[in-house]
Amino acid sequence: MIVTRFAPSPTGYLHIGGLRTALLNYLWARRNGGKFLLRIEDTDFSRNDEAAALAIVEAFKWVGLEHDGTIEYQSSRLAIYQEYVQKLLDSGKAYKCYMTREELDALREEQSARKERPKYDNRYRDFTGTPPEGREAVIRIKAPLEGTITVHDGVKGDVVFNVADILDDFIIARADGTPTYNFVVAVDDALMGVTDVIRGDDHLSNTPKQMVVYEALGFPIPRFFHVPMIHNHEGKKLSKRDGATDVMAYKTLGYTPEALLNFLVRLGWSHGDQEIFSMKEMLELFDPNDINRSASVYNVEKLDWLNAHYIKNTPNDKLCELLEFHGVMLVSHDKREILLDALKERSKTLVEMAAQINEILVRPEMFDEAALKKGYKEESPMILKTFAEALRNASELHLPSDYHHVMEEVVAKLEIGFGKIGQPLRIALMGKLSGPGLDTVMAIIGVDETLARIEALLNH
RNA sequence: GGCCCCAUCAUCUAAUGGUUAGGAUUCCAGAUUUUCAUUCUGGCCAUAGGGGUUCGAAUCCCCUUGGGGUCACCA
Repeated sequence: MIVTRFAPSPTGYLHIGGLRTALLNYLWARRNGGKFLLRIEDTDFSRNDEAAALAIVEAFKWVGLEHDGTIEYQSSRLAIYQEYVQKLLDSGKAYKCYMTREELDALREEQSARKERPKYDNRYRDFTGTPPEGREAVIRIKAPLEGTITVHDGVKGDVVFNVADILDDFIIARADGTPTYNFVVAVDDALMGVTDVIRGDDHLSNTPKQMVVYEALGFPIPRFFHVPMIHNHEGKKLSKRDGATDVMAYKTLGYTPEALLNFLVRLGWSHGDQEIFSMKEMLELFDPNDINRSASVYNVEKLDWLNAHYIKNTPNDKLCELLEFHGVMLVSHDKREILLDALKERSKTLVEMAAQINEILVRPEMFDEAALKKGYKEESPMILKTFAEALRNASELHLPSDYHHVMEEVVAKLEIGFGKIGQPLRIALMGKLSGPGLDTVMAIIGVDETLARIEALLNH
């Protein structure tokens, strides 16, 4: 059985990069009928908060991811960690170190002055004497002193680290007894039965340390997949400064979960020439062994394109529901279908769509100056009046085509081009020169409102 | 700085050692649309550089350059 996990630290929201790793873990677990676990890494429990976990679950819910089992909080597993620290102490694989912070700092300074790598000098590694008075000990693990550690990574291949270059007897429990990150990660992953660790490649250099813990405790080492980071346009790790990094912000901005997930899964992974992936397809096709080795840049244009695609292909009922979040209530609108059909083709985001709906539904308060200059000519009032008259005389105006017939009649009668009536009419209806087809707009707002808007322009 | 990772169009990516280096997004042009958008068609744009290996290299090896990550009693 494949067991994966997502293990964020509690920042208060779900980061877009975090969502990607969560998605990949989710896909891989689900594809194999395995489990996808959620763990909150709050060993720095001064700032532990369940609100942070809730924020993550909320974001999961929005995009449709679901974790298995209960959420594990590291802050509530302290007793477990202490137990395993003790095991290592008992077996002689870890030891107490009485060095003070000051001594440590001094040592590091000396070493860097000598241009050596700062590392612990193992002074208490085999200490058997009497501990110095009044000092709280930290617990250090006995790391190998020489040789190499090889991480067999499903993305990067075999990565060989020279122990002398990267390791020392690192601290697994602080002076106050709380365990440190690399220790708890290994313990938790092992205890939770995690078989496949899919995480950002910023963790690659931590992996040898975690492997030291696995080995000391006799735990089987999981499969690792270190996926490349998502970068911003400067080629740096994505951070808060790069605009929307909170997943829920994408909801506010009018993106659909389908578009967001589709976008994220294509960063560093592909399946031939395919661009559009439904959740079902992702579940069938995703394999972490196929992930690219290189970092990718986060570019919004493709997200926009995907989002437009998904909006176009969303059923109107669903669209109607989504639009409510953006302040547009259409449930009871009788021309809803015409309206949504017309606008879903031309919206990149739900926010944009909501705005366009309002532009149609709400009578324009003013007429764009440039538009008037360009499209409202001397003969325009006469044409509009003729058209208004034709509308009043027409009967059974319901569909866009009904209105189109009236426009055709007027154009034929006055022997003018479509543009002569189109431009002023568009200004009357929309207040500007762009927008959906006029026949569609009129069908949506109805004859009375159409006449009222024409009147408003004639009187302005 | 030590260690590790990475390198195909601007961007996301494809290419059993043999393709005219393919697709998508962006951009540009044309068509469609009374307008804008959509849609359709077409176009521009890439194997970082240098050495090898090979009949043949984007692909394998080495070097250079560039970029990123990581080096805590943070996670």
